[in-house]
Amino acid sequence: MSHSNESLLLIDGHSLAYRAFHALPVENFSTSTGQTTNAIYGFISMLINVLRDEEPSHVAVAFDLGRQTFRLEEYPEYKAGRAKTPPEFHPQIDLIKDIVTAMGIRVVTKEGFEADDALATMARMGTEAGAVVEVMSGDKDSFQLATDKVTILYPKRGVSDLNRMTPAAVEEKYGVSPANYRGLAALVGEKADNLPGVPGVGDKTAAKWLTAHGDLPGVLENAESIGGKVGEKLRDHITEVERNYRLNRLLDDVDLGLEFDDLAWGAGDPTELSSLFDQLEFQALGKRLAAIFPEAGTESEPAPTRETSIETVDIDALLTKISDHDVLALDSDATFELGHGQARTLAVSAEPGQAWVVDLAEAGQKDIGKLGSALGGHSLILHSSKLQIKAWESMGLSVADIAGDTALAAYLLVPDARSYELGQIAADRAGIDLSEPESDSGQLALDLDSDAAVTTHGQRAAALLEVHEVLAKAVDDANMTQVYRDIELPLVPVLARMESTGIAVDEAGLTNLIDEFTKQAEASAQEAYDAIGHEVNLGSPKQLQTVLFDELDMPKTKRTKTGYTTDAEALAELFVKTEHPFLQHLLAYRDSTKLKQTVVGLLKTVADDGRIHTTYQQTVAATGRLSSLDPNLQNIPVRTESGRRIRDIFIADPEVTDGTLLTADYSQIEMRIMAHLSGDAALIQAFKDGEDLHSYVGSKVFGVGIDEVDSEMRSKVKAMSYGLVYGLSAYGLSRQLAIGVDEAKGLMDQYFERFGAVKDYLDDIVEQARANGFTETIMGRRRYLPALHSDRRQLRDMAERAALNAPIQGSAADIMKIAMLKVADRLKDLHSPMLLQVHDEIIVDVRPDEINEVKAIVTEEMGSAFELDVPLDVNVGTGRSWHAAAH
DNA sequence: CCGTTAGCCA
DNA sequence: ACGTGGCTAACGGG
Ligand SMILES: Nc1ccn([C@H]2C[C@H](O)[C@@H](COP(=O)(O)OP(=O)(O)OP(=O)(O)O)O2)c(=O)n1
Ligand SMILES: [Mg+2]
Ligand SMILES: [Mn+2]
Repeated sequence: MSHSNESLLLIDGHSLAYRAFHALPVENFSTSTGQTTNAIYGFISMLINVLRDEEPSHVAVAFDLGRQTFRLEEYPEYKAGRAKTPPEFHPQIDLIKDIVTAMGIRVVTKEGFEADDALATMARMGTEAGAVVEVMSGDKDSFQLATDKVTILYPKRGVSDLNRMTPAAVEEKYGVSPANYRGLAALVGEKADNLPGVPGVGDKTAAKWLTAHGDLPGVLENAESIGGKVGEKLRDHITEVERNYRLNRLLDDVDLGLEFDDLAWGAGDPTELSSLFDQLEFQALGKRLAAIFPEAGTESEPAPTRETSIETVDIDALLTKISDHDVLALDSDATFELGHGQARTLAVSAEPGQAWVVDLAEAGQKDIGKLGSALGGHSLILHSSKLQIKAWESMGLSVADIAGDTALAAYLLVPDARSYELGQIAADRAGIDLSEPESDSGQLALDLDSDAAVTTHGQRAAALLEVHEVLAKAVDDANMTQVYRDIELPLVPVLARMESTGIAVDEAGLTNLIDEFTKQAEASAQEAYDAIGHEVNLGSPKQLQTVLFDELDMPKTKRTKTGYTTDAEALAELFVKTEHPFLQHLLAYRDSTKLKQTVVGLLKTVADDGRIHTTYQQTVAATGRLSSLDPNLQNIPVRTESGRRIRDIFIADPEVTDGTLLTADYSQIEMRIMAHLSGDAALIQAFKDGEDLHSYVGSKVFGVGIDEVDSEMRSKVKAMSYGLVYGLSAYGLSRQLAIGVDEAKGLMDQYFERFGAVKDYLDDIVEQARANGFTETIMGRRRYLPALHSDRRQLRDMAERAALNAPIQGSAADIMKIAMLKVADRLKDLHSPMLLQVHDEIIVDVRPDEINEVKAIVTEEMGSAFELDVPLDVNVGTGRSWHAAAH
């Protein structure tokens, strides 16, 4: 095999990216999501230029891997004393590797060696294969590699101009041959590597000695004969020089596990490359690249609106048509309210731009059943799949598995977006226009109009495959495929089942509570009126301000946008100052009306099966938590006695004799995650010893024994602890605990002193987030925080606090979701359905004969959902009601 | 109808 | 301006 016309370009990725990083201002290079791109831009720009100019047949980019090199082992101070690499740098290296790979260029790394050693090895391989070799490196040590076959391309300043260092050029610049360059560097020393040489010896002197004595060993042998002060210095520093000489030799025999032919410049992955450039918002660079790399388009052009083929068919025909397709996209006019779902127009697409539509309302149950079985053999792509499958289930169409959900995928990519409507996603991500056609009357066509429904859902289904492909690719690029496929998608049917099951309530109990709370509210209102001598709308903060600050002349409270606050905290403070009875009655009125409103709200949502069916939102909370609405069952009162009476009306299925509710709540969940992520030794040990941190901190704060911390105190301390780790200020703490700012400051200092690594970890999260543009949970779920780079202080501070919280709250959400999947799986063949999730708690309706088994399942599966450096502990209780179970 | 205020939960 | 993440209800200006 002959390689006579071949040329090999070898690049030191690390040193050049590092130069680019310092040459280009960070502030000018960041994307809208906050990803810093200066090193990427500078490096890729330089790479494109050199590829254009040199037109190599073979290319490789080498990166350092790991810190431990043989050099560091010999000399622990190697490269010590360097300014710490800014956190914005390393994440860019990973992206550079991705781009380089997508350009068809081999990325080479080798554990324990520096990029330079890999370059030296490949240069030797290239020479032996008969190729012309060029080595681009920002490290002068590479000069030793120059031969008549190997040229070093050394960037002058910044990253734009390259010096071509041939043997002659090295000779001219340093007065020594490339072979002697090592000796020269050893004598002079290399500050960047923390390798001091002989003091007072520069390039000139070193070159003179090397020329006189042939090479460095020659110089050292003849050290005695060198006169003057410098000669003396040389003799004093022989050990250092010898060490430098050993360390600056580049190894050309590293086992890289590749051959010369593996370095051939390949076709790469133009689609991936475009997507990376889009992601990094490199436009001009994309065009420059296109000149030498024609396949890589610069923009993902919106697809031209093409005709969609929509065909109305009956179920039999549909079954025939879908039979030879694996993947199907479906959409329908699904609705679900108060425990009842409906879907009439169902569209099925097997190829982009095409859909068949069936009318489920006209189909017989038998056909629908056949369709359900048939769909079980396909991978199904949906949008907002939970709503869809619930509605279909109501129509007798059962779907057990979801292979893709465009809303969920879009959520993972941008978890704090305002909405994930298919029309918006399709337009943004795939350039597909799904805007509704207007009817004659000029109004948007309604789904009732069945022709319009056919078109609408036909088009949506026809777009789904394409939209999903783009989203799934982006999810994969962000390393979130596991979160997507192993957590979010399988969770959909689990949540759907929980919602459809609902939780039983004691309706009579609810009505009684309303009566009671209404009477209390009326009494308090009357007393409040009596205290000021007239009636006023106690629910109107505006009218209250008139009473408090104009009529009663009370001191002004904290400002709000529209006036002065009348919140409970402010009213309590005013009461301390004025002791005016109106305030007490107003506070009591607020309490009673709030409780009453809560119960009224719940009663309104009781379905005709006597149960409440909440809806879990899987794409709302930016951290990865679920939320619950219509009604929200994640904020049922618990902190006051009256509140717990509301919890008491959530009961086990009354149709099951002696049924029991079981609640399982993770113990101190986010504190455990904090211990794990921060690695704080004291915190980890505390959890391993089974300590209760909230009680421990409570005992310190209230100055009592751990066992004397009652549940009310513990609950206060819980709020304080989480407040502190998530960015509560001394001022905020002083208000929360109604103490002085100084006292609050003292508590804060004590807290963070006790858990030292926590503070460091929190600082680190923010720094990492600033560099990466996002935070990450233990499962790799991301939250992008571009506001970390905002020049508006308030926005920036808010983003910093969100960055503190997101990895921890989000990791807790990951763990709970995994636990739910495992619990649901093991409850599958039992008769004890999971009903609710309250962030770190699940509620199960247990059939009496299954109680021990369910307890064991929940404890095991929640406890083993994810292995942290601390144990996961779960508090489990049972009882006739939610309240009783939690006791 | 929507922004604001208040208050409930994790 | 000074824990984060949610949802609901009432008020009142438009
Ligand atoms: N004021 C609060 C209360 C809770 N949480 C978060 C952190 C908690 O870990 C999680 C679950 O709330 P819990 O009330 O269950 O609190 P813990 O799990 O920490 O404590 P416990 O052992 O009482 O369950 O919600 C929070 O951020 N701020
Ligand atoms: Mg809890
Ligand atoms: Mn808990």
